[in-house]
Amino acid sequence: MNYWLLKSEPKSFSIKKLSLLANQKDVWDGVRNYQARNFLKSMKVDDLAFFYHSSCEVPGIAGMVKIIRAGIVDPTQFDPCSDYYDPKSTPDNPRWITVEVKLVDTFDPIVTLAKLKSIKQLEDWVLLKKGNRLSVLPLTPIQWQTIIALTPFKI
DNA sequence: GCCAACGTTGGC
DNA sequence: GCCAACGTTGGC
Repeated sequence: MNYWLLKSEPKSFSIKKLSLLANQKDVWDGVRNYQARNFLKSMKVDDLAFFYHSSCEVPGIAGMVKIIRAGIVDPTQFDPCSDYYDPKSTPDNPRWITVEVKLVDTFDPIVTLAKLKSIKQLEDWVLLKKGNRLSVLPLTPIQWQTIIALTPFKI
């Protein structure tokens, strides 16, 4: 079992929007960064991920999702009308691979970035490193448990 | 809106 | 392969 964090700007896709979709599941499309893509590629079905809201009034972890389908070819790379169209990618050798996620829980209140920064055990986590821009990143089980303890989430 | 930090592009 | 220029990210 691996643990991840997926970033999204709520004005483009929020946990609220995910919760309103049929079966509360969606393909995590649009990632166009190779390091993030490599993390997406290594995700397995049943891995868990935090859903993080960035570039918004109160950035932070808004909930939890589960990986329900792995190794999906991101369909938007072949769509000329999509913001994420990549003319250099071909169906024979697709560049952008992603996963499908399903909502597990919405955190109310969210775990704010400010709160995460205040926690000593998390200081080495990539998310909190200066200049970090990765939109898909891993957590150790310890980091995951540390954050879970701050949420109302119960198994 | 500002700005620092980073990734990508493209000329050489 | 280098590196300057540019575009993007994301917190504040």
